[in-house]
Amino acid sequence: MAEHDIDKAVAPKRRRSKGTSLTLRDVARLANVAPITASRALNTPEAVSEEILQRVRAAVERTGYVPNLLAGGLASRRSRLVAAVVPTITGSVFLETVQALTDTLAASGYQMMLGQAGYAGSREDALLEAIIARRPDGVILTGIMHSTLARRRLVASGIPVVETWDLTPNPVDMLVGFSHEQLGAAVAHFLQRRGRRHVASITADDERAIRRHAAFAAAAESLDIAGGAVAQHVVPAPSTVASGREGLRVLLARAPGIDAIFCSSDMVALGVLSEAQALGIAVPERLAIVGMGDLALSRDLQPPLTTVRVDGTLIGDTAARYIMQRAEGRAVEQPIRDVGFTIVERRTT
Amino acid sequence: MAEHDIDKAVAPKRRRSKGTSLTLRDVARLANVAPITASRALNTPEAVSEEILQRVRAAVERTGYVPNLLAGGLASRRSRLVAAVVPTITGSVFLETVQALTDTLAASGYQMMLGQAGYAGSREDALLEAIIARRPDGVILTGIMHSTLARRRLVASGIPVVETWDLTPNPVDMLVGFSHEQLGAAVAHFLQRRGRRHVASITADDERAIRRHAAFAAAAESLDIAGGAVAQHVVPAPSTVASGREGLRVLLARAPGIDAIFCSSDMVALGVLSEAQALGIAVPERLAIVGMGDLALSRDLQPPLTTVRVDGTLIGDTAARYIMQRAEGRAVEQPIRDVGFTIVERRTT
DNA sequence: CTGAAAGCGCTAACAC
DNA sequence: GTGTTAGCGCTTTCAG
Repeated sequence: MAEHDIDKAVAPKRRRSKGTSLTLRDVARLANVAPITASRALNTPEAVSEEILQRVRAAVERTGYVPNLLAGGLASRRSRLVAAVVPTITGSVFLETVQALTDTLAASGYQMMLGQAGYAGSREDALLEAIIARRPDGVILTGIMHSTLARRRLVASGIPVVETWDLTPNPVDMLVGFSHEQLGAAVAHFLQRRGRRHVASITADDERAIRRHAAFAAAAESLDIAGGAVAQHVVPAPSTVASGREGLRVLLARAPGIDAIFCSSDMVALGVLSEAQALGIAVPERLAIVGMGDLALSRDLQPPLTTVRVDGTLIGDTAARYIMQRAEGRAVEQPIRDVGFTIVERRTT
Repeated sequence: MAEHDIDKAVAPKRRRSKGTSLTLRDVARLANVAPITASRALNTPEAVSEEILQRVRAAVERTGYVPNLLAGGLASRRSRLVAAVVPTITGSVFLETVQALTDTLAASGYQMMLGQAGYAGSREDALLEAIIARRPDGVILTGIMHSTLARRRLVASGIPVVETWDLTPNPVDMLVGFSHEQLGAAVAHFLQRRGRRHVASITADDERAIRRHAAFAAAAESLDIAGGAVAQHVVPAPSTVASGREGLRVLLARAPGIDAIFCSSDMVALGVLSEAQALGIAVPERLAIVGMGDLALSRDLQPPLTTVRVDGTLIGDTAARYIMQRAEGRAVEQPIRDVGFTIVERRTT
């Protein structure tokens, strides 16, 4: 070792070609301090004398220095990066959550990476590998991560994880969500109280929606408001207005007597509503409609839609906070949290 | 130097505390090759013998090794990270673009960071600093980046930039968009051809929307289909169905004779449509409505909405490709690209 | 409160 | 083809 280094002292040093970027060293030199002191001035200003703080800040100002967080992350083992996984971006009910996530994280100096897993779950493994490769300080999953390999890897990586929009008996790590089963049952009871006696459902082909509808159907049947068995129609995810329209027609053909439909999303519900109007079916007199998600426009269209509201902002906010607490070594008080849901009654019931 | 190193050879070596993560070295050791060879096997498999490739892959398999891209990015000066900036996520017309971006990038091993600049532009500077700190291989801007400081920094950073959804005479770097002026004028001509003689507009308070409407108004006035000056109503961004409803009432009060309204988004147009139906105004007979954005539901509601479609997927796709080409040192053939727009005529005109 | 040294985990550059 | 060496730009550790 020593020999080699003597060698080095003699041979001319090689430099990496591109090396012209502005670094902490340049700033430190300008401020007449050691690099580490400049680093402290930027990261823990309270640990540095007022005078040095001024000098470093001036140097940063003068040079337009922007720290390299790749390097910082590598050295500190904290990337200040958080990955969020959604099934798909467009038409997603998770948008509000993603927005809250981004905002809350940004406010504390974290950045969000967004990945799409796809509804089929085909890209989950590859996506997760790409995520882990960045060494994020946390991963937030909206919806289910099906792949067991992916789940195992996540656990093995030791990265804090928050699963959201669901409650499962065995979460990977932390959890902020609500019970889709309770939700489905609550809608059945709600419709029963409103005097409906022949309920049906239209559901997107996605795991959580299906669980909501199973619970809805079970409750409806035990309340005897299903006319025997609940008529159910499955449409492909992601759900659209068009599938709602189609769904109403299918359901009506199969069970003309239905007087209420629970839809797995507001989009579907809007389709049902629109088709009902086109067909001259009075809403809510002859047919009640309940959506899910409480989109902004659901309140503003005619008639305003009764729907189930989930506080996506609260979920995102909480998830972000959980991750940051973990990243900063603090304990998370209530790592499994049920945020519940609300049935927002408007004029379609 | 040599002295110091002799010193070091005597003193016991300090190790960083946490150091238990699985690294390329471990994989290399297992495969009985040098770290750089393992690196090559993973990154440029064609540069390595078949036998070594097998051994390295086996070692990766056995250990579950996931490369650390923070380290890789730092060493290679290529982060394989691309930042996308949107004004806001929820209710954004850019979602389709973001989706395409994510997909196209992921397919080539890039990841997307998403940032929200806010419509007010208040967070732009901070956001941009956070972005540059990650040393992304590219930045994609949807909508305008107002802050000149931010723009200057972006240029200074040397990071490839694609601005989208607009055409400006002096882009920061690359550009994929369309002319809002042409669009506004095209809608005026379209309405004129459809026999409208007294057009008005409702526009969100956002820079591009305002430019569309200015062009619309100018064209309408010169075509003499404005009843003098175009009645115009401004609503706050982001636009909602509620502002559309309100807009129609305001406009009707101010100019009862109007027979067509150009809205700055489909959401607003939907609100106008809904309010018109509530008011008993026949659409399109007495009032024509044109939206902008072609949301999925615009086609499926009753009556289907006439709107202006922009291919957000094409924009996202193209932008992603441009960035990757630059990152890989290839030239971009047509770095300023107009993707145009289409007026989709449906039943509200 | 400030600094010197030693890496974080990887790859570019240069040998052989 | 494969290996050696020297960093990438930062922060941790240890020492004053």
